[in-house]
Amino acid sequence: MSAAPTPAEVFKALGDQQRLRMLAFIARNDASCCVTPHGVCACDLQVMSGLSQPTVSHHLKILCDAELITATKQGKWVYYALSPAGSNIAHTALKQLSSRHKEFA
Amino acid sequence: MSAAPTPAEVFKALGDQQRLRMLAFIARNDASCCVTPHGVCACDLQVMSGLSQPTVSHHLKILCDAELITATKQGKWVYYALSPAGSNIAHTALKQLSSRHKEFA
DNA sequence: ACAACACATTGACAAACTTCAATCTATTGA
DNA sequence: TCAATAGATTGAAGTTTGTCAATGTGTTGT
Repeated sequence: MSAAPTPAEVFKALGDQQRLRMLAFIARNDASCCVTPHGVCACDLQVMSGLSQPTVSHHLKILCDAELITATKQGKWVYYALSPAGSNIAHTALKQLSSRHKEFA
Repeated sequence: MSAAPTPAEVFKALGDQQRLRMLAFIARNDASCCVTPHGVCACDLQVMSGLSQPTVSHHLKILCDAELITATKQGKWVYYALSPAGSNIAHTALKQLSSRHKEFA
């Protein structure tokens, strides 16, 4: 579970409308209930998305596995924040593509 | 059908190992059978990927719909080449996410 | 006209994905 | 200790995706 994500895995994690909305929300960091300097809690994402709690948890796991976000548990809450790792992989893959060289995966 | 692709659609098109390999091959533009300055033909991608012809055609359609590649028909052949449009959408979406946080990227 | 070729489309099927209800785990507060 | 809360996990239903065999469409060469 802790293996580095492949470019395809990162892009697949980004290839869902709900997860893109969650990422944008986490990036904005303007939650209303549990926001801290450390990130946004899952309950805010549940309210924002209108999805059920298990579905939100599922999407957050996919984003975590793709290393697009990080999860930090503090007491009852888990705070999510953007992680540079995943999007760096995506950026690199796109750059290699447009530069017309290199192996892609 | 021919509407501009959404970021989620572009990322979804990028979220498959076979399609990433095809994109890399098209980007390298070093086909062996039908290569021209205009691009790479589908038969080269079929040999490279080891997939069936209908499957290759299916993946190429997805990449075209995402505007990641262009298709140019010349006689019997259809030449595929990289298109900047799709990857620009992906780049922009990633940049909008990362620009929210200084420590990001 | 006819056969061969390049590619697209259709139909079918298994695997993967999205989603929610029910349940489980861990933490907090009384 | 007990009840409430935040979140993860499991199980199941419905949808989407990846793949190939069969077939269709358009082009080239004989």
